[in-house]
Amino acid sequence: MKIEASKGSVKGAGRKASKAVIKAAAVLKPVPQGSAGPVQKTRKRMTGAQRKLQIVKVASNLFAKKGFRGTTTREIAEKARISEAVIFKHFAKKDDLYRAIIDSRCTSGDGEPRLLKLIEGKTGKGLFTEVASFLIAEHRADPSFLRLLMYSALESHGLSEIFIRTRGLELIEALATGIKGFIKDGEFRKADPVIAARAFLGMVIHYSVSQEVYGLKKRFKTPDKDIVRTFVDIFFQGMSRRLQ
Amino acid sequence: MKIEASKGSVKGAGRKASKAVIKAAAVLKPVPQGSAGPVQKTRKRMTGAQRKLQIVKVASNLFAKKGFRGTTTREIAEKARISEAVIFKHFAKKDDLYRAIIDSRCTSGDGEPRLLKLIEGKTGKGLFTEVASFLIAEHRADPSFLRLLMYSALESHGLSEIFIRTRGLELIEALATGIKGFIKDGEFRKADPVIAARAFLGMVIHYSVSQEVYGLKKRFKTPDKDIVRTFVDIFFQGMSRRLQ
DNA sequence: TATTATAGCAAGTAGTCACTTACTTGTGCT
DNA sequence: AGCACAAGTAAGTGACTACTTGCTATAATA
Repeated sequence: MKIEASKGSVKGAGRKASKAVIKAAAVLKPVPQGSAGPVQKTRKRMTGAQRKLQIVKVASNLFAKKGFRGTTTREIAEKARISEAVIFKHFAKKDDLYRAIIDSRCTSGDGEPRLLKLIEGKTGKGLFTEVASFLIAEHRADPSFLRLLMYSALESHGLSEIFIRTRGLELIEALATGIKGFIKDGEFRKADPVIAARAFLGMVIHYSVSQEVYGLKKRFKTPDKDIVRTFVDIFFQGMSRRLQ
Repeated sequence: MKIEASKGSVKGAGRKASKAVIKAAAVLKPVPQGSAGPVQKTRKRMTGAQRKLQIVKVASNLFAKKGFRGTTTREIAEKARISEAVIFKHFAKKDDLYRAIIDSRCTSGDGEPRLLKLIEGKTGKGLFTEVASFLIAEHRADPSFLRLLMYSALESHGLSEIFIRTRGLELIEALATGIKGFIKDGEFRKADPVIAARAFLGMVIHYSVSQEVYGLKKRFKTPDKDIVRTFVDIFFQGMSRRLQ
């Protein structure tokens, strides 16, 4: 509560007051912390690395919600409970912060890399079930990744390419390799494995996007399990060899 | 060419010059059009309705490219070769302009309404081929619709809901109705028609988004016809009844 | 305890944004 | 011609933005 109040006053006076008033205030209160009451006593000081990580995390959420252009450094600072200057101590430009976020999202252990390992040994329907379940569950648990990806593609800072390459193409290729194997084994009929992979991933990812970003989860509440089963059944039978 | 030059000078001097300079210039050239040479002679005056339409069109393209927040009224004015004030004569707020764009995109004859008529009489694979071809061709010819849709969902002005309802849900339902018929006829096996419809549309729409927005058209150049055939084959066989 | 490096902040700056005001210009009508 | 009104604009305005500057507070080390 007290923090809210202090934040409010800073917000209200700090940016709007005239120069004269500000100068006066600065002269009048050179020692504002030792006078009276337990006002903002518990200042938590972080190490540089900790703070940097926290800023990336906070900014990541905001960028996912409102996009790069829609998020202000002011807002990031407020959510992180620091001044804007601290942000610029760690990231010279707002753009650098964005770059750091994309990097961390692409290289972090959670996500497709983990998925790729998960599907390595799988065979038959299990492989596709695994992929679909994983993607849908992950996108549901944290839609911010999807949103960041979409924003970065639309706003085209050139960074979306990294995103696409590390999180999109690799997945397509991995799945295509799997499908190619199925075709060789005679389980699947002949077809372009990459197009087939894109078909399957399209079902799954567009479903996630529709649910989480376009807001269709308000209207459609079918359990994930049923969704996944239907998608996998369609794809698996659709690629099957056992008719013409 | 002459227009470019005049625009450049206006752009350069209008906003950056000091007050004194501007005042002086204004006093010095009260009659800038009748003196010498064919300089900016062809001022095209439009009627209110024409201008309004033009603004919507110009703004629509810009919003699609850079989003609502990423597009400035200044930019719109420049591309439309008018002053910003004219925009605000027609649309009290930037938001109203956005609303007008969404409205025009939702109610305009081109798009899903036309598609719904197109598929009305179709049967069998032809229906799905028609839907997929239409969507992919349209999104390729004008990706701005896709981008507007994505931006509006992400930026959440609340307007995306109209978009989704008129351009998304109607299509799902129409296709689901078709699928339900196929199931009744015994051509398709039993399955939730809405999930099946979403599976098929997911393949197609995610493909378009990947190609046009995520930039995959630089890497994958398979002809649309092959893509459509593969998608339709997978879906049609996948839903077929003729095995278990 | 004194030193020093670093975490942190208040206050500011130049530039940009959506939107306004007060004015000019062109055009159709009588 | 001359009136009246619509189309159009130059030049602002306050609010807000990314980014800076010059300073203070804190904590580990010596």
